[in-house]
Amino acid sequence: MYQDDNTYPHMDAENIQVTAAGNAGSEDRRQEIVLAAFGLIASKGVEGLRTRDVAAGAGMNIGTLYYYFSTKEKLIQGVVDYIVQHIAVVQDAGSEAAEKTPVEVLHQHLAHLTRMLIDTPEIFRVMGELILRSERDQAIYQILKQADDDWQQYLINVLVEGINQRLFRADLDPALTAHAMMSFFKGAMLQLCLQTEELERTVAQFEGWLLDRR
Amino acid sequence: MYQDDNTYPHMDAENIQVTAAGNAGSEDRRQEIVLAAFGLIASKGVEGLRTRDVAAGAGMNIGTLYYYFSTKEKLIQGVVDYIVQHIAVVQDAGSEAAEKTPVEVLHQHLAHLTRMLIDTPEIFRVMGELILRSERDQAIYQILKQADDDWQQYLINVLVEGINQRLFRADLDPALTAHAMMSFFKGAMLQLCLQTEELERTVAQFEGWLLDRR
Amino acid sequence: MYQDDNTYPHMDAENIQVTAAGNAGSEDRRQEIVLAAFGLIASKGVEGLRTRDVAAGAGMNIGTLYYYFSTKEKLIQGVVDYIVQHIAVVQDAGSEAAEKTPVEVLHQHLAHLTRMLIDTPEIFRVMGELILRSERDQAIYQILKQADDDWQQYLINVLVEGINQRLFRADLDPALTAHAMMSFFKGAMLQLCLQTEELERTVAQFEGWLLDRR
Amino acid sequence: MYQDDNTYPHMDAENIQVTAAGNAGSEDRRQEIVLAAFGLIASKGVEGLRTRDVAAGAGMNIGTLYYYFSTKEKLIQGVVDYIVQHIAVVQDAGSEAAEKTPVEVLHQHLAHLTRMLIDTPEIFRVMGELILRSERDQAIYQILKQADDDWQQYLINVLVEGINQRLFRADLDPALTAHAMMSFFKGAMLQLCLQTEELERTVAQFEGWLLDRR
DNA sequence: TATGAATGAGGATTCATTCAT
DNA sequence: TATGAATGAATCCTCATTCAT
Repeated sequence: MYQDDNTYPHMDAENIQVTAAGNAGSEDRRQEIVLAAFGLIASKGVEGLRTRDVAAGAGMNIGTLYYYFSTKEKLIQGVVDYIVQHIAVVQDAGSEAAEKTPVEVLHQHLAHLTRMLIDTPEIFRVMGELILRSERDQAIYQILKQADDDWQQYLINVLVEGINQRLFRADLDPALTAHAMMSFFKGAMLQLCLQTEELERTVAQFEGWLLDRR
Repeated sequence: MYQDDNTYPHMDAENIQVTAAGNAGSEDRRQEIVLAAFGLIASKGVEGLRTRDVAAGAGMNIGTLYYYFSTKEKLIQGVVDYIVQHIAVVQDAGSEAAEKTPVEVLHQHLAHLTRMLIDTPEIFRVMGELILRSERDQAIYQILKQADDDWQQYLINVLVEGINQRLFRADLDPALTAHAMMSFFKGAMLQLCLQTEELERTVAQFEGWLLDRR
Repeated sequence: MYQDDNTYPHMDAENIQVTAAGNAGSEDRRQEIVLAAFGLIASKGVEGLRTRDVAAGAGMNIGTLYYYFSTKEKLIQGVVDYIVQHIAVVQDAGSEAAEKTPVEVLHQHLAHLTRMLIDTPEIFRVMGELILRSERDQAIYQILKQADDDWQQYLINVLVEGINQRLFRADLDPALTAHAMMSFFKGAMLQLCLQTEELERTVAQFEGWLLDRR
Repeated sequence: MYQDDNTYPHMDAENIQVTAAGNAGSEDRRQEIVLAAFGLIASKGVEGLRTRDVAAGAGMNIGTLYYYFSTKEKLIQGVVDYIVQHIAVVQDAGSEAAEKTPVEVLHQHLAHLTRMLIDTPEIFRVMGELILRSERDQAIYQILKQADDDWQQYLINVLVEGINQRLFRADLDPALTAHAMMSFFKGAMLQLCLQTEELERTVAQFEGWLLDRR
């Protein structure tokens, strides 16, 4: 019996124990494979991804890999899932501290993204590869679209809250601003040579524009 | 004998007209090939690019294609060249009208890019593919980096001029702002679903932030 | 994973029997391929060797061939190995009978070579192809040089022994004589039309020159 | 009108002028091509011979090459012709000095070959390539066979003369000895590492065996 | 004679995927 | 679950040769 087809979707924290009993090892194995695939995409692009290399990277036989992912396509989707969840962590982290002002929340969010962009650019590079690929792969598109919508909604919420609290400019269009920020970050990963300081200051200037200055 | 290297030694500046007659066909042929390749990359990605398809698309034999581009790599570089020149036209066009104010020049530039993004998104999609690829291909990187530097310089010049004329805010950092705009546009092409109006309004809001409002 | 390199790490001296069971088939498969390649070289030359034909000759898929020999080059080296070992058998056979006189040993050796030259000229023809190729292929050169050195040493040993026993002429230079014999046999395979009797008598006359006649 | 098909065979000294008027340049052109081809075979083998490279080496267009040699095959035959004539010079040179003893004539002949083997091993290497190829190419076989027969006859004549003059051993079989010498030299070119001195001394020892020592 | 563009069959190699064990 | 041998379609590229000019 094969194991892909996304039959192991996002396990909620509550029922991990239940399934863990029978499939913890199995799920680990999948993780190893996905991680190996991720690393290869980061260094060689989706174009240079070879199932054999993935298997080797995960320390297993090619046949075994196909036991876990019946198709290369499915494997790539696995990577997409992995990345989406990895970046989605942001929002969760932000929601913990509810007592912060929207300005602080947004700043922290942008700072976090900036840090990732600098510290682990692979994630964004792989993300870029996958976004491009999503144009020709419905399954990937679905996942990314959902993540994108979630992100946008998160930004809009913060912005609206900030505007209501008169912290952000009153004439700010939340949707468009969210849109601008998302584009900016997606574009930042396509920047040919990314310099830490430049990026941070650009973001800072950007944040400045948003503030209500009267 | 072969025709890659992107160099046409026979064409000295002085006798372009003379030899152009003889090489015009040759150059046309290369163009046809590049266009066919461009179209295929747009629809299937660099990953899905097949030399045979390119040859077929250009209505020629596979051997003939290799007569013009000795390598798939070289062909892709040809596409990069094509795109870069295609987008670079913008600056030239802008420089014609010297009597416009920097605000108008910038607006026109951004409007032009916006239009392209909406009308011919393929160009940007292919651009995205190639930027990603440039990470692993020095030759492509060189070309794109040059184009990028040129673009940035152009933006900085316009911004500095505008600041000096007190049209843009005095606290604007030209380099960072140029950087922000470039990232924004690169990111816009990675936007999963791009809506015309949304894009235009986002750009407009962006332009608004730059103005000196006293 | 792949099987070239001519190394079989799993086969330690101690557990050859054990693993041999598992790898015997694998080794057989390689043999089949090498034999098919040998046959093709014999009839069409290295120049006319096509991996597809080899695969077909070995009754397997082209992909399978590449599973065993990751490169045409490696395959050719496999053929070199095969031939070298095949001819090297001579010396071993000779060492069995220690009670023979050097004259007899040498005679038997030369007779053996003569027989092979007549009965299985393909081996020598292929050998010739490979020697010529060794000029441009280090890997092949290494193998052939080793075999050549071994052969020369063997001849020298026999000659020295024979001289000491006063069976061969005292003024014989062992190294040069070995050299002469080796060149003669290599040249014999390049002879345009080789006649059995002529060859045998030439060898006989040659042997006569070596004897101590007082 | 094409020019191959061996329609320009060995022009005798006498009628060179006649044909030279109309075709000297043409013949030169063919020579250049053949020389270029020879050089390429020497360095890359017949296997590595590419008509394009030959044309480039001869400083001409590929189309032009095909004007002179309508086929790669024909071109190779041209090289065979060239080599055969080049080595055949030996005999002519020997026939000039008729007053020498057969021993001296043979010595000179062998010395000449030895020198060539050392000074211009390419010639022999190419010869080897071509001999091997002759197995599968009737046209080449014909040419080489003729040259070989001529060479053998020359050697036999010298040997017979020497035996009659009691300079060579009476029990020498001229045909077999000629055979031995020819094989030796052909084999010498297949020697993996040829050392000048070793070769000369081997030949000297060989010559010694032939002498009548009473 | 000379040029160089065009042809297309063919060749080495790759790689996702399957299957028997 | 795990292994590794097997498959074969697909891919990039080569090269002898032709042909219009």
